[in-house]
Amino acid sequence: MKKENHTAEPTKSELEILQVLWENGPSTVRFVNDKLNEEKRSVQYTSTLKLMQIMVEKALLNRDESQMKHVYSAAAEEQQTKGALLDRFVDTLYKGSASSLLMQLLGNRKTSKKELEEMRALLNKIEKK
Amino acid sequence: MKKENHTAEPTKSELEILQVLWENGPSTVRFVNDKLNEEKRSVQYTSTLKLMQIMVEKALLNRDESQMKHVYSAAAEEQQTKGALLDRFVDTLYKGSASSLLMQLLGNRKTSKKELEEMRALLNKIEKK
DNA sequence: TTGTTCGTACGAATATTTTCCTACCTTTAG
DNA sequence: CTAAAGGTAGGAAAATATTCGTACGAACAA
Repeated sequence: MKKENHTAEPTKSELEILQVLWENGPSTVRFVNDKLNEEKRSVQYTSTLKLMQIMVEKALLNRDESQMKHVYSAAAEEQQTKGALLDRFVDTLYKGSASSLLMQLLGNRKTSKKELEEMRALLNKIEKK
Repeated sequence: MKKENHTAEPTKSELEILQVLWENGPSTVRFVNDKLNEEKRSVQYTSTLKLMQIMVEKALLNRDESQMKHVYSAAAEEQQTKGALLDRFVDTLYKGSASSLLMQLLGNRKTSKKELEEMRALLNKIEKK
């Protein structure tokens, strides 16, 4: 039997669905599917439906069946889920070192002055606490 | 036919192999397999062999066949590959905003004073340029 | 009432990733 | 020379992730 791990990680496609739900709140399959087709990739309605059903089984989504058009919502907060993904990412690639990751990030892409200031402000805020 | 995309992204398992090679330099399958079993997970020799062969096809690895024990090495630099992964990560989850990612990172885990200082130094260095 | 539209359920086909079995060759210890 | 150890190649199986066809019920317009 498959364990219903509370840390079940969303797959790539599942993440796309989660993002639609985080951004737009509880939604029907129709709505999510339309968004995916608009913003991401071409996919059949029943494919999206199926995936969202699976995600309910995995407890990634909640489903309100009180209406004929079921309404789905993300089971976990955006911050929490993304945070877990980020943690795993930094652990895997940067041995858990936030500064290593930041160094890579700053070196890689041209970061705007505004972004840099925001980051500096963040550091200040944290360090004061 | 499958395109040999120069941006072919390593899968999870492939990434583990790359990490061994980045850390230890060009190595035989035997060496990589031993490392994986020590540090990661139990896996048969031929499984690692097969995966590394596939990675050569995908141009993720180079292979020196001049000896009977072939010697494999990562085709791309660690920084470059990780950078590409990081870019995709921040684009996907944080709409490309480095400061959003940093905010999450700082909020998520208790970051040491040392790390914070390193990050501040990084920002200074970048901003001076 | 009837047929068209829109919804869910579910099995199965595909695609991808991962694992390992088998065959066979080379090296080496005895 | 022979057997054991250790190497590569390649196909197939297994596990996972993704897509979609088909069946069928409910809502609704004509």
